[in-house]
Amino acid sequence: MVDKLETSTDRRPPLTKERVLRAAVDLADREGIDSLSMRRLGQGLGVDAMALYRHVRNKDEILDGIVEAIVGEISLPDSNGDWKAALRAQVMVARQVMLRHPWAPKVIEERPAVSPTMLGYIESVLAKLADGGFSIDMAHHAIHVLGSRILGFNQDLFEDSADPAPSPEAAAAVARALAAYPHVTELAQSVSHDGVLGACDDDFEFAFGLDLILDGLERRRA
Amino acid sequence: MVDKLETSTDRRPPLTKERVLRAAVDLADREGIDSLSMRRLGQGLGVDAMALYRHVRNKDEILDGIVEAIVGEISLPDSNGDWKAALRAQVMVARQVMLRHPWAPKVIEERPAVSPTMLGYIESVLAKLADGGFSIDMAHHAIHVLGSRILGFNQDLFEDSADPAPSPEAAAAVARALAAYPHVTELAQSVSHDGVLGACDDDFEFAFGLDLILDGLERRRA
DNA sequence: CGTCAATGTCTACGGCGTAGACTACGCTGT
DNA sequence: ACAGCGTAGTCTACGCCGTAGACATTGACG
Repeated sequence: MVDKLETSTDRRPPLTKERVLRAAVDLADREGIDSLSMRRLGQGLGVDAMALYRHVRNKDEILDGIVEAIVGEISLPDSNGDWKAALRAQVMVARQVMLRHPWAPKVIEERPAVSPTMLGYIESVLAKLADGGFSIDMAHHAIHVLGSRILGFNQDLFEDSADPAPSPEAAAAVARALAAYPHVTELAQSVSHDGVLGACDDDFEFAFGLDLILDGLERRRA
Repeated sequence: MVDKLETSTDRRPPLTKERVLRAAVDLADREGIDSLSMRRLGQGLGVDAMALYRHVRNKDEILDGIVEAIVGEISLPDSNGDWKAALRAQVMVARQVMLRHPWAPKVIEERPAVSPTMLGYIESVLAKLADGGFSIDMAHHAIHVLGSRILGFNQDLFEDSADPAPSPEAAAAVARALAAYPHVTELAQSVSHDGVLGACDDDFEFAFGLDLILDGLERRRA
């Protein structure tokens, strides 16, 4: 019977908050944030859903925890002299992390908890701005202007959607609807011309926007 | 018995998609978007939850519908000559609408449906950019850079939270935690000095960011 | 060996979106 | 006038969700 107990219980390590959070991040990465329920998460750990509550106060603590975890993934390279290049590089590092965890923006937005790790990240950004000679007030404004871009994502108004195969009739309907909006039509055509149909280069757009903002900040630094 | 029927049934108009959507907007305005459930909504209309499904395919259609409704609230003033002033004014009009419906950003972000009304709004923005001499490509970039700011909201990384009365111990804990982050500390102190403690002037920050971006776009127009 | 704290299980509650059957009503064609 | 039908609303039920609370198991320590 000892054997039986070992196979059924001792086989898995005894479940920590860390293990729970790691499993939560994995689950969200693999199946999307909406699949992250207490029951599914427990199941993935070979455990009853309620067992999780021994290690975590409630689901919100899990959400805060996984945000904390991935913000912690952002490495903080020590900056060279150029504040703008340093800040740009920092944001790009963050962006790589966020691209690995597509659910992060949504969770971060709806759970604006300031964790130590997040404070550390903000600190590194503010340090770079201070390095560049920005006053506190200007740095404050910079944080606002950059918004969530500081963490490597901008909330585009339209997702790239990636409709795999829009039916001909749907396309026709869209075309008919677009007739009333000449500029929108022109833009849509222009976008579909270069690159894959309907998709725009997110990396380019992100960098474009980031540089525009950084330039604007530099100009207002005075 | 005819009287009885009248009082129980005929007293309320017969429920339209429009009435449903109007009630949904009201409910979300009054009690928050999380309170907008089919049961609560039906209740507010004096009707069973399932009755709503006669007028609406599913809840997503309600969400799309209320977004459509409030985007429709944004008036499109005809622009004078100055593209920048016109675009700025347009965005500010949108902002007023969004401030009336604080739930809108969240819903818009998670349901990126392009409704006719939304197309109309984008069209008006693109028209102003075209007026200003922007090429299609630059206008495209502009849409991306502005992101949701085009509709009058920027997603700030930290909500103003408005903790009504932070306990002394909590404040002390925060202060202790902040010790490791000098720049963050300095910024926090600077912010709490002017204006109410911990709150920053959202209107100012929004305008600051918008103008910065518009200036940057103008400079890159060439 | 007995006790205790820790860890996981089980059951249950109220809420959610919604499928599907049923009811009550007014309109229409004969 | 009356049968038939479409339309609007109700009712019940299903499978999810987060989580409260009682219970079972276990390993450590006196």
